[in-house]
Amino acid sequence: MAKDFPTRAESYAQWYNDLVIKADLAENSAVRGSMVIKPYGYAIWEKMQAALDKMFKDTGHVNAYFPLFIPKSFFSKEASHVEGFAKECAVVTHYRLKNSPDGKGVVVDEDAKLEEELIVRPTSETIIWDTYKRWVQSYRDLPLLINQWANVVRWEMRTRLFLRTSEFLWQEGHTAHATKKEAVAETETILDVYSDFAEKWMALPVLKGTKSPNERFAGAVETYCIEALMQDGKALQAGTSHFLGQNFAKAFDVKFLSKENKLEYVWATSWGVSTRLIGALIMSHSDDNGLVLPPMLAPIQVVIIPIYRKGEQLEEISEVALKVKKGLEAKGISVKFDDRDTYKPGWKFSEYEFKGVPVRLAIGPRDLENGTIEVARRDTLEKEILQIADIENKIENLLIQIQDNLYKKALAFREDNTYSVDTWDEFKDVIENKGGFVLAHWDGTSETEEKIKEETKATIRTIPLNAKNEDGKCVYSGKSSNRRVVFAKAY
RNA sequence: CGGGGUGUGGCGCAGUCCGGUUAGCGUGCUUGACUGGGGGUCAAGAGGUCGGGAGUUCGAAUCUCCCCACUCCGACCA
Repeated sequence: MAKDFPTRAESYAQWYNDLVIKADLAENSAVRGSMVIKPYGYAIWEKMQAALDKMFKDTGHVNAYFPLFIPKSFFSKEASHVEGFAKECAVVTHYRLKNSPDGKGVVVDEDAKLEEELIVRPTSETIIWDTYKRWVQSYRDLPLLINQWANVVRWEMRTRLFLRTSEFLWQEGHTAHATKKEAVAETETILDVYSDFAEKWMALPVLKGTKSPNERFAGAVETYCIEALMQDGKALQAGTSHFLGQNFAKAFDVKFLSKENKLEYVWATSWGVSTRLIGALIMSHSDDNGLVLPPMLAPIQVVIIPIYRKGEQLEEISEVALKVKKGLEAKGISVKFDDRDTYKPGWKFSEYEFKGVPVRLAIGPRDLENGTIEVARRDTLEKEILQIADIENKIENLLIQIQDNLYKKALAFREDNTYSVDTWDEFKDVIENKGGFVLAHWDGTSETEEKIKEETKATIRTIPLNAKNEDGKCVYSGKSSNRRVVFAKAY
């Protein structure tokens, strides 16, 4: 058990925060709401990036980079878009500092005021569509399937490490198509990429669906999302894919001549996932002993710790350890042999356990005598002594088992915490006392959704794509409904 | 923006109400010895503009006034 570390039951919020800091993933910076992502946390992000980037490229996308700054006037071109983001924009008004007249530090040079203010991008639709206008004239120029890896800034009132920071890292895809059908198909393709990534790599089961109009992205015609359930019973939006219709094409005047020689507006999509995924990863698998990482995203998959008393012992152990390391690396497994003499074995055990390394191997004098190795898995905390022969294959299989086990555990948790309710009393009871996903009928109106939010803080997380048609009555208004939607309190 | 709270060695805190020797404690750090199969023990050390400014006083971390920063709860959000 880790020292000075709260359990999830004591305080989930504090558990999360302490975990991020003590596992050395990130810390708050000098700027309110902005975090420093530390090497270990960034290594997780790099693994996510690599996997996603390959998936995007395999589905025909290419990367590009657009500017950080966006002229203020661009924002007002799409009415609902500006409304959605105006309240959280960082604005650049000047381009120069000068020495303070009182000799203390520097001040903004009022003579260096910009003609037009620049917005630090909260998302890049506007600057990208302003660019696409020049790139698209003919149906032959379409589709444009472009992604960018970037940072964005949203001046949030309340921030939490990884889950909501003023600046965050993400990828944003922006595509342009000749037909509505093709754009909708693109939106759905990406939704599948996101859910595959969440389930296969993050071991995180997600619901796929659409958002209600209230929760829709500012400027979108339809927002698709993947929605996950965290261990405290709250929902987390893990990724979104938007069908933008012709809204941005019209706002930025992006037209093309079709095969039929007709001038038409382009159809658009945009989609993104962010460093918030790291928050989702932490909250779905970790326990009261610290971080638990799925092997496929763990920067270190296997750590080897030598146990020894004297220098010569370490040499003998190292010989065996390095052989195991090499064998594992030949299978593409990332291994760290921690032979630092400056820390004790017990200290190292705790350290790697807290940092969520999936498998720990220990080799000591006893093992040398017996031809064994101690294998400990992080997900179940089980330890066993195995013969060292063929250890590489055993570990390879173990990593697959751990990945699988984490997914199954998370899925079982979600199933145990998904409730189907038919009355308002039941609804309130579950939301307030149990948490989790609540499947309930809804009359389809924004008014009802808002009333429910006011009274319970629960919102519609998604209208699942696979929902069965089922006649029923809205849990709040009693009006008729033909399928259930997913309610929950959300991050 | 509304309402609380906190600023004291790297980190976490006590001391402040009721002013008074050399500002403590835990942890971390350095050195050494013993240790080593789950965060070891002992010893010796280093490390402080008590958030900033002004005032009251023989004397201020402590009292008064002003300022600053951070943080928590609410509205907003990937």
